[in-house]
Amino acid sequence: MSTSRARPGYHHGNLREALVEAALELLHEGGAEALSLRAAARRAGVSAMAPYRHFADKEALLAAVAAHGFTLLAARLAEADTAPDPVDALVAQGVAYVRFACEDPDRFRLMFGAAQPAGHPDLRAAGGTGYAILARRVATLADESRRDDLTLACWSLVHGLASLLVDGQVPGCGLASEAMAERVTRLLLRCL
Amino acid sequence: MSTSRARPGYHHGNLREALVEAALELLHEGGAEALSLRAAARRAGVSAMAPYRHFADKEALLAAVAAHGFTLLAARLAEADTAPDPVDALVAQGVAYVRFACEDPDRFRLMFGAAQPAGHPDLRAAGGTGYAILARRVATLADESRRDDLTLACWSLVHGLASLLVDGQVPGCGLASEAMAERVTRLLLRCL
DNA sequence: TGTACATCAGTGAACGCGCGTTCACTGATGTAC
DNA sequence: TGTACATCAGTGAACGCGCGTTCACTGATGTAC
Repeated sequence: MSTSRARPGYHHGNLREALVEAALELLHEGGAEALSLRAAARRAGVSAMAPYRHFADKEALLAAVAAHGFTLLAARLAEADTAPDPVDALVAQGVAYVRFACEDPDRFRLMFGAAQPAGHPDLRAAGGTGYAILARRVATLADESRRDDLTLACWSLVHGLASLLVDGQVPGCGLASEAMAERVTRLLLRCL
Repeated sequence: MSTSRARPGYHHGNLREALVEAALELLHEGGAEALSLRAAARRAGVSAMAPYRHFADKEALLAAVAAHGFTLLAARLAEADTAPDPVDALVAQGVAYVRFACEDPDRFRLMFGAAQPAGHPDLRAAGGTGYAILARRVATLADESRRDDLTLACWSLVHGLASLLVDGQVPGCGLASEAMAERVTRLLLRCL
């Protein structure tokens, strides 16, 4: 069995990953409407039926794409969580969350909208990793009685800002979005 | 010209509203995928072509549905904003916002996801009404230097919570969702 | 008060499209002997 | 070291579907005279 990266023609080698990547590209270029099983197969240079060797149906591919996104998001949060001061670290996580969303709005929408986490365990797991990073940071800031509320509030705050920005509801988008993330997160953390 | 409610057969009388209502029903029953121009026409008891007398294309119908939703949301916020204490009133707005979202997740998603407010002025206007109600309440609580930040934070917070709940990301959904809205909103307002 | 006519609001058949998915298949791969 | 064969991972044609939208049309309405 060769799980190698070789692609000798007939047997692709890593079609599954190639399809997820193709799907992300389609999503980035044309939004959710442009993401079809056939289009992903086309882009991966493979017949329309080939994806069915790796995904039960279209929804399974979407779930894999979403899971990929959640894994990447978790990595970004972990990267951001480095400041010596715990408040700064938490704020940096918030900024990273919003940046991740704005960097590819359609990916962000797919992650939270398309596939329901229940029923896709790996999707749920990938999401849980990011949540854990946030919760761990919050735990260093708030006493136990307020931890859960603060964690939920932080997540809601940055998720809400990211969603509003991504959907064009907040006028001053673009570069200002990270500044907004910083300001509202700091405002919330004044409750400590 | 009869703008009356009569519906004497051939001429429907108020097809436009009927189509918006039909669209909302379809949305509620089967989600965004079930909302097609043809299905809305079918449900309104009219030929597939009739909607084109009232909407330029499918997107125009979606925008009208979204605008309808924003108008309703604004009414709910205004209704909720009655407590004598301004903090209580603001918290009640937050709870109403989350309740509105949970009451019909697909409507909520359509409002923020489907049609971009730019390019649909009435949609933008309907959204602005709700925002104004929130901003007015915040203005009674925060001094001018912090008003904008607090307004954005409030909106982001409840919008984020609503989105996470609606997308099944927060486990304890259902009845607990309004309690969550109350708790996180009160937590944020401790920053005052 | 009656009638001609412009306008409005609907009809219904037809189109082309890309989709998800089925089916039976075939070429490549790796392993047992 | 060589060969038979099960299994794996792809092919390619075909399906039925509902969609958005076009076209030319027709029935109802309201108004000017």
